[in-house]
Amino acid sequence: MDGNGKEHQQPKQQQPPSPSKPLPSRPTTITLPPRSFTETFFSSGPGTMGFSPGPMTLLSSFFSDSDDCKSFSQLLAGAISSPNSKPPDDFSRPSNLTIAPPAPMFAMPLGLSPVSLPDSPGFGLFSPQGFGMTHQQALAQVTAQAAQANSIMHVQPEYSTPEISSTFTNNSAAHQQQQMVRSVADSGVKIQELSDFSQPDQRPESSSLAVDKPAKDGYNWRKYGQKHLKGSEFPRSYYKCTHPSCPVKKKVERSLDGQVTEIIYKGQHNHQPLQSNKRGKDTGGLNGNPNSQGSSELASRFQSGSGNVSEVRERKDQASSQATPEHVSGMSDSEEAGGEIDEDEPDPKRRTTEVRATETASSHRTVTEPRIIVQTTSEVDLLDDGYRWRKYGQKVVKGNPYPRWFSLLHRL
DNA sequence: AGCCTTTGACCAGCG
DNA sequence: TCGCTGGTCAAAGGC
Repeated sequence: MDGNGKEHQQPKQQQPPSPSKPLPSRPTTITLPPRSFTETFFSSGPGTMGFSPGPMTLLSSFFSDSDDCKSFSQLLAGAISSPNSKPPDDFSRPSNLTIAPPAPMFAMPLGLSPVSLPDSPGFGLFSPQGFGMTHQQALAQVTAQAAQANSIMHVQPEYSTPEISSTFTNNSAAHQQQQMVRSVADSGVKIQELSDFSQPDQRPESSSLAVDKPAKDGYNWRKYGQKHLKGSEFPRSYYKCTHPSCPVKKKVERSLDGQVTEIIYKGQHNHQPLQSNKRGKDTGGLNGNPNSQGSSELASRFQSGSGNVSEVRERKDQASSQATPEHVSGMSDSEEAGGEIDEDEPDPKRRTTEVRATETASSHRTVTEPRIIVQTTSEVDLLDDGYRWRKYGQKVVKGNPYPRWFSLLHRL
């Protein structure tokens, strides 16, 4: 069939990292917990970012079937805008917080918003110029957002159940969030988002709309396989970009009710995204979306190569109740992220971008502590992020050779 | 007619 | 070496 020849060129590319390999530089991972969406956060921003669904919007596949459904961006929005950030509860938190030295991984307080950031060069993350930023710059911006959130929302030491605003479906906000994620991703920061929605009424209505279709991210995808992975209650579908010679693939996991639980993008598009008027059936999710144009932009970014995006993962995890730090990372940090780096990048120092959105697939889950985790490839990454962090916990994550530090951005 | 999905089989990596 | 597992192939059928 199509791409068969290419297919044979791909296998090696996707091989996981060899365990025998020396530990690659640690990828930066940001885990964004699902948080309540603060409307004001996004309504106050420029809102002209042109956010759009794209390769990074795994959400799109998850929610694209219905505009009413939350997108990854939206999840992210909720994740980063909530003042209810809560640190993992499975480790002790020092009563008197101290500024922690850079750590391979840290948790960020929620409440950051791209649109709430000052329109300064430093926040180029959300501007076109931001695409060229370095990983550290991106990281700094992410953290800056957290800081901003803190300054605005006064991060609360005590965490309460997040509330999802009805405006959570605000496209602009969602896109902004998405852009943030994308930008961060492009900069090489590995981002993970964990979204745990506990409110039954906030469940995406995609259940009934669930269609086994790839995300409307500006590209056409063709499903070439499906498999039920061991240990996973949901089947995983494999998609390829239909564009000739385009090596991009993505894996999509959907729950039984059709909700996307995880999307993993691999590779970079070597072509321009489809034009809105040329998109096929898959464009449905973008229809009527004023920001849909952004998908092309995002897609372009995705395929530009500058983003070093070898894998973007968005996940909606039904196991919200298990969203402990260990679960946040899900896999071994060094193992999974490092592998991606190796496979797509000759330079081991090149960071892999991974975006992972996790959300409980059940609408009856109880709230779990959402969090943002930034896993850096090196301590320097955090040292240079330009912000001060207060460590409130540390934990050795199974499978991860590096201790995970949990820090809160020092209030500005 | 062309493209897509489905699905069982096959392949390769890993323990 | 062998079994397990994830990923891919490719024929068949559908839209």
